[in-house]
Amino acid sequence: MRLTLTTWNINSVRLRIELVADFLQSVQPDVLCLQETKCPDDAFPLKRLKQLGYEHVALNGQKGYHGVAIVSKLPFDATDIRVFCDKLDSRHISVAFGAKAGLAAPLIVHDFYVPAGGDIPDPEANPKFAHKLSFLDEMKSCEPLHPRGDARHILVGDLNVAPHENDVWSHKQMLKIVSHTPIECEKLLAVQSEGNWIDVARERIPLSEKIYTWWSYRAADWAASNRGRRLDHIWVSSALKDAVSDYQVLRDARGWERPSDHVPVTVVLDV
DNA sequence: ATGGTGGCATGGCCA
Repeated sequence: MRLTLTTWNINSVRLRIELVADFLQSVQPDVLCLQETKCPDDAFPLKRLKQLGYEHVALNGQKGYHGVAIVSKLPFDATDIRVFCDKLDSRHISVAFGAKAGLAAPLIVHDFYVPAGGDIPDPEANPKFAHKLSFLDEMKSCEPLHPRGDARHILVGDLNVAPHENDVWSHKQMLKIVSHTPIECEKLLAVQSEGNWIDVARERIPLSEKIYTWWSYRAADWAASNRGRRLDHIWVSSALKDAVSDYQVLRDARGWERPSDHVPVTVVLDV
């Protein structure tokens, strides 16, 4: 079975529900993982998604900030929410696909919204940066994020770190900018290696090539200046390494009317 | 070096 999965930081799902609808109609992913929904669960635009054939939705939202959701054509066998750093922020949700989705073996999808970390890259001076670093440390020690053997797991989301030199427009100019400081890059890569995760983007596109998934709203002309960062990630467990058949960053979406500052990132797998 | 834009608890946060 061919499974198409997209991750997208939507920056308000209610404001951009028609962008989501257009995307779903054109790309038709089986599963869409959203971040920054900024929407309480009882206000989530379920009806519009059901009209489009996405009848299964797992929600972890809150008013105004953060919020993650998994929207799916396929039913879930189970859903779970984890709390990090003892904060009630809505930053994680996971679902398990299995028999109900017609799969012989389970497939777990984790959807994350890692804290952005504020502006000052010093955990002493900036509690938001301290929170980000602690969050990454907890992800590293989180047992459910350590798929072993033939376990089939996918971890996606806005991880708010661009870990490699060509994940940002200028490595040198970004070294003291939160999202590309050495400490957080090391911590994100430690999460990755602790769980034996495979970074799908860098499995397919060499480290020498630039990849971005986010462009600031503050640029006068985002496309001309092209000062992007790769903040949105798709990782798969080693059992799924050879299952990946495609990976796409939909850069065009940054140029849509009233866009999110992040674009959809899509993977296709044989499951 | 600074400030630039966008969203929502619409006014001060957060990104």
